[in-house]
Amino acid sequence: MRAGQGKGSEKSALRYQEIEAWLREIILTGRPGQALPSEVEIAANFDVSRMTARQAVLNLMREGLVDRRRGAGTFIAKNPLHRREGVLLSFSEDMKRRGLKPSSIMVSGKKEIATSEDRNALGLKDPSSVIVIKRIRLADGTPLALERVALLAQCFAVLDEDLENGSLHAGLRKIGFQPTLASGWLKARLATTQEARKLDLPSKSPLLVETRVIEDQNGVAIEYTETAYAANRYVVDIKLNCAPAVIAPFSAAPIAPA
Amino acid sequence: MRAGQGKGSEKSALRYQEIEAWLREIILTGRPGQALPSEVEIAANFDVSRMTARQAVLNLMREGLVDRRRGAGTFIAKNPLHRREGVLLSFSEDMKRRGLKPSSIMVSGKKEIATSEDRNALGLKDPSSVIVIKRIRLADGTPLALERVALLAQCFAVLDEDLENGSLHAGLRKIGFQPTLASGWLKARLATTQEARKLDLPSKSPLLVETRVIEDQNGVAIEYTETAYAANRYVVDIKLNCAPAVIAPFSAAPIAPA
DNA sequence: ATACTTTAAATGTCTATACCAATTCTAAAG
DNA sequence: CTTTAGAATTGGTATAGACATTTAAAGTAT
Repeated sequence: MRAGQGKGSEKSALRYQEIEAWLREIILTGRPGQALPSEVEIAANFDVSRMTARQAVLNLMREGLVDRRRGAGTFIAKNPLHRREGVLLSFSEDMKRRGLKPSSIMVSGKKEIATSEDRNALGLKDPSSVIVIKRIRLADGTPLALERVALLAQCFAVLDEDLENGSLHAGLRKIGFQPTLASGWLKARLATTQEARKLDLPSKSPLLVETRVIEDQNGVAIEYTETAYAANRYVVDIKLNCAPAVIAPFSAAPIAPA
Repeated sequence: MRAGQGKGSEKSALRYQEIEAWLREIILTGRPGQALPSEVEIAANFDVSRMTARQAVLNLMREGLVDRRRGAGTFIAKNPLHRREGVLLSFSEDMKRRGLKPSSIMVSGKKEIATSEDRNALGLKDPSSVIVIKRIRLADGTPLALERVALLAQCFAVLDEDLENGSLHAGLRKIGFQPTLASGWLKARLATTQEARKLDLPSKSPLLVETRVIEDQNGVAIEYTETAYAANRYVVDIKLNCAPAVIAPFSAAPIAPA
C-alpha cells in the first residue's frame, strides 16, 4: 500500500502525468480510431489504482485527444491533428502537439506606452507602461502568425530570456509568474499590407485573430496577447458536448450551507 | 454502505448531477468571486463521498463556471455571463444568451446530391443524397450569418418543421434524433460577392466560419453544418485553463501493452 | 503596528474496492 | 448458417479512507 505519492525525493512527476505522457506518445505515433489500452491495463502496467489511470485518460478526453465508448474502449480521436479545446496552449505547445517545430522571429521587445486596450485588459491606470513583444511565429519554418504581447511592466526580466527559440510562458515561470487561467476570443479581419508581407500572403488576406488575457497564480492579469493567424494555414478546433436538453429540473434540495 | 448508486427505482438522477444542478442554482443567483461550499461541506450536505462531490465541482470547472484555488476554495468564475465553451450552443441558444432575438430567412431546403465534404463528414458512400438547408441567420433583425446544413437523408421529416422561427435541433429531437456530441473547427475566409450581398457587407469582407459535425445518441454523424459569420459583427468567446507546465519529459516507461 | 509561527481548512493526489451499464465476443442452440 | 443467450471486457458511478500541498487566518513575539 502506498497512500499519497510517497516518493517525494523526485522533483514532482505525478503518476497520472506520467501516464498521460505515455499515452500522448502512443496517440502521436498511432492512427485515429486506434484503440488505446483500457483503464485496467494501464493500471496494471503502471502499478497504480484504476482511478489514477482513469484520471489520466479523462484529462486526455478533456483535451479532445481521445474518444471513449462505454463497453467498447478508448480510441484515438478522429482528427487529433488539429485539436484544441478546454486547454489553453501557448503557441509553442500548440505547434508541438500538431507535430510541427515552433520558432519565432523577434520583431521588437521593449517598454512602451500602454494602449487603451492594454490598460483595459490589464487593469492599468491612464498613463502606464507595458512590455510589448512582437514576434513572427513560425511552424516548421513557415510564417504562420503575427503576435503582439503586452506584459505588466514588472515582467521586464523576460526580455533577457531567449524568446526566439524558447517559450514566453516558460520564461515567465522562470521569473516567478505562473500563467494559470485565460479568457479569450476569436474574430476575423483582413491583413494590412505590412502584415500580409510579413506572413508572405497576398494583401487583404483574411486573418484569424485570437485575443486573450492571461492571469498569474494570484488572479492578476499579467498578459494581453493578440495572435493573428494566416487563415489559410490555421484552423482552431473545438470539441464539445451538445447543450443539455434541460437545465436540470430541481426539487427537494438539501439544506444550503451558510 | 451503499456501493453503486443503489436506488435504481428512480429514472436516472445521478448523485453528482443533482449536486451540479444545486451548485448551478447558487452560481446563477450569486456574484462572481463569491465562495462556494467546499467539497467536504457538499459531501456532508448530500451525504455522499467527497470524491462524488468533487466530480460535480470539477464538471463545473470544466465548463468554466467556477475557479478553484488549492488551499483557498472554489469560487464563482469572474465573467460567467459571456460563456460559450464546453457546451455547444445552437445559433438560437447562442443568440438568446447574448440577449439577442434570433430568427431566420429560409433560402432553400431540399434533397440534393452530397458534396465530397458532406460525404466525408457524414461517412457516406460516393453517390449519396443529403437534405440541404440554407438559411440566413438574423440577430435582432440584422443579418449575421449564412448557414448551410447537410443532414442525413433519413432526416427529411424536419423539412416539415418551422425552420424560420423554430430551432433545427428541436425539430430533430421531435423526429427522434438526439444531437449529443459535436466536433467543430473555426477558420476565416473572404466572402464571395453573393455572400457579401446576402449579409449586407462590402464584397471581400472577412467571414468567421464555424464548421461542425453533430452526432446523434448512437454516435452516428447526422449533421454537417457550415456557419459563416460576418466577422465584424461576431466574436467567439473561449474560456480556458492554461496548459500544463511541461509536456512531460519521459523516461523509464513501463512495458507497452500489446 | 510589523514580522514570524502555528494551525486549521481547502484542494490535489492516490489507494482499493464494489457494483452498474453498455458493448463485444463466444459458444450453444435452433 | 443464423440466432440467441451468456460471459468477458470496458468504461461510469460511488464509497471511505489516507496523505500532500497550498492558502488563509489566528496567534505570538518583536
